[in-house]
Amino acid sequence: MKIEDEIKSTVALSIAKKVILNLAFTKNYVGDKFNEILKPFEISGEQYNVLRILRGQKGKPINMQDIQDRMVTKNSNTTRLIDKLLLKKMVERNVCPENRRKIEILITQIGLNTLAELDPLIENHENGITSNLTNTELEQLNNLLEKIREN
Amino acid sequence: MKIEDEIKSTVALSIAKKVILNLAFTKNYVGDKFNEILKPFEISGEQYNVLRILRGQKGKPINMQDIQDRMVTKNSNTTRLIDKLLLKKMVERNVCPENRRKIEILITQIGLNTLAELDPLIENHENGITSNLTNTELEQLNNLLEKIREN
DNA sequence: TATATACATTTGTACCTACAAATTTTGTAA
DNA sequence: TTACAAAATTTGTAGGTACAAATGTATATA
Repeated sequence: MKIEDEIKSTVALSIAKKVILNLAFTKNYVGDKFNEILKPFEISGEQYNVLRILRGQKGKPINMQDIQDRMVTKNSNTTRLIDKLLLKKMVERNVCPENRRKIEILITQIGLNTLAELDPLIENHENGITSNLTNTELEQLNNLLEKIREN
Repeated sequence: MKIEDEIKSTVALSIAKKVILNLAFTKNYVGDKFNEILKPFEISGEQYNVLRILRGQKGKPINMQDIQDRMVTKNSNTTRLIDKLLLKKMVERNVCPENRRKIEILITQIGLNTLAELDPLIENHENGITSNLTNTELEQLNNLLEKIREN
């Protein structure tokens, strides 16, 4: 659906405005489908992202700030996201012995199992949602998106 | 910056995953700059969107549901957004006399003045943020984003 | 008319983001 | 050593989103 129809605009929009609106619409479109998958597992999108980061550590603990740096949303509140994951026993939290200001986070077996269950569903979602585009188009889209952030 | 570097990924990502991550990153990037502009005016991005919709009505009132339909975020809570705008006297709210279930919203002069002040700043932002891309690339990006939502 | 049903909006709750201030721990300089 | 500044995290507060339930109004139908 064209972006003018999505917002029921009566006037013509500049191409800059269209791209920016389309970016938001498409991101929401993708995000909504993503949340549908996570819903039965009772974790949010950002909680999932944190779990992914923790799994990527392969057993090595990671502190709050380093988690924050790797997140999609930079101002997300890692403390409170971790709190939610702790309640579900999906992560473990320990004070770093070398520097007691730091907190070290580890993913638990429960967290790993949840991700393992999700893996095929997420991959399916990712492939499905991009299936309208050829590989060349996906590469193109990827480059154009990265180019916008080059400032 | 490449998306793998943004999230400091150590493993290669599928092109589908990269596109989806890039979509979120780029949307946040654009949105953050947008919020910086709005900040001195003490209105949020969604409040701005509502004001834009109301101005587009050119004096014709619009009800809650129709506002909702035109918003970027479909599950946003229009009642509470309008409440905030009412406090700033940027909108007016009246029960529809023909159908008392409906609520009619109008933008006030204060709302219009705020938008008029913002117009050049927003346009500047939109043109600046897309200035890395040629017009052809912007059209391409626009088409690719719309194509993803074709399902 | 009474009652059920649909419609339009509001309210409640849980989670998330943005940003500033507070807290705890560490490092450093007089 | 004491005082001060920096670092790492937590807490507080004001928006927002997502979704379900509640409220009030209109409409249909027996």
